[in-house]
Amino acid sequence: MKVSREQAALNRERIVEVAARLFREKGYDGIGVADLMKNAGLTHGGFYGHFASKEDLMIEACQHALEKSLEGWRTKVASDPQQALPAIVGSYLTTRHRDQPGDGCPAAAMGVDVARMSPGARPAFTKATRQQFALLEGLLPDGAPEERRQQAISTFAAMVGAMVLARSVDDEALSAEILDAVKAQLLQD
Amino acid sequence: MKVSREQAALNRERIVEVAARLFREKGYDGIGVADLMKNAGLTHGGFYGHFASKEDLMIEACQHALEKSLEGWRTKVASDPQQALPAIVGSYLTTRHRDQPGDGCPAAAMGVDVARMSPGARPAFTKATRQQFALLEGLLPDGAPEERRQQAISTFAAMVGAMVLARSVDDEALSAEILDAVKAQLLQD
DNA sequence: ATTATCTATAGATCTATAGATAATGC
DNA sequence: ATTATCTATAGATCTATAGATAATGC
Repeated sequence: MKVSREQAALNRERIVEVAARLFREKGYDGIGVADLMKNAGLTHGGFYGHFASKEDLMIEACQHALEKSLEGWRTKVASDPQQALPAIVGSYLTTRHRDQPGDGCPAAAMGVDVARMSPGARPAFTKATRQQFALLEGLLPDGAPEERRQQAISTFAAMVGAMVLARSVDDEALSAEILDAVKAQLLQD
Repeated sequence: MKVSREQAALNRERIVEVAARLFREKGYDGIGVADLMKNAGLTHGGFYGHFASKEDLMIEACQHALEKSLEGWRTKVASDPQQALPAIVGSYLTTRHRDQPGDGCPAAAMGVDVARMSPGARPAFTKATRQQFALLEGLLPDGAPEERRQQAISTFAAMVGAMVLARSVDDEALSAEILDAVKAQLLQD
């Protein structure tokens, strides 16, 4: 039954990855430890050898999801700084992103859960949010620093809000209109 | 033990009001039927005389919260149409609203829950979202109808996203900065 | 010998139901 | 007599733990 130390480390990583996906899809209270472990190909009793509690896993899952998300943005900046802003906004405000919350923006998928539950995961969100604002600020057209900071914050807020709204309505046309309208507004200049 | 028909109707209303508040505060999975009933001053066995299921209550609680929210906006429009937009945006993007999700915007507090769970509550969200867009559209300065529609959608999206982000970070200064930055951007013209 | 994982289960909590109770409303 | 509410509980599920198992790593 025992596996190598190396394999155990891989198992731990897999649990975090599975949790990062399923917490975004179903919410913190929407998926249990047993189901998470089953999705990672393990039994639920083994969970507590890797994590002290479900909430501990939530913290690691948030960190993992936030890092992956920022990594995606940084890849776009590195690939083509001039087109990074439309690339980030354009790929964010898609029906594909809307329909795959498990692989999408942590703020839109888990922000409300993090705000509600114990404070453990909030420092990671705080740090990542700061980094996202700073990254967007660097991509905005020249202007007064204060104005660019405001624009960066407003841009990300509009993206997150658009995704939350697009996911909460059950009319496909309205949902797509929300994504398209915010995309058009953010990329107009 | 029995109460009058009239009192029973009041009890039902109270359950919906309590649910509308606690679902926004704790999420659909964050509060149980027994606790909801205790908060309404009743025992949990009596719940199923009023509602077929917990999910049924969620639907009514959403409708109630959405109607109250729209009512607040309409009151501002009726009181002073010229200043309604800054009044709505200004009172939305406050630390007071951020710290009282139970009495605040249903989209920011429950939108993610509604998107995740069964489809019962989504029609109410769809209808209310349409009405909110239409109301905001009427308050925007003149311009091409398409442009005003886009602006109305973007305005609400930025409000909702700002609230989700402001609630998810645990740095008071950053949280307030998010609210203030989006407020300044939305009310600049 | 150590330890990663598994089986089994304790104890708590959740939704929903059954039957008793007692006040209303015919 | 009807019915709104209460008490009690069934059955499922959830987090967490205890002890067994068996492969790794000294």
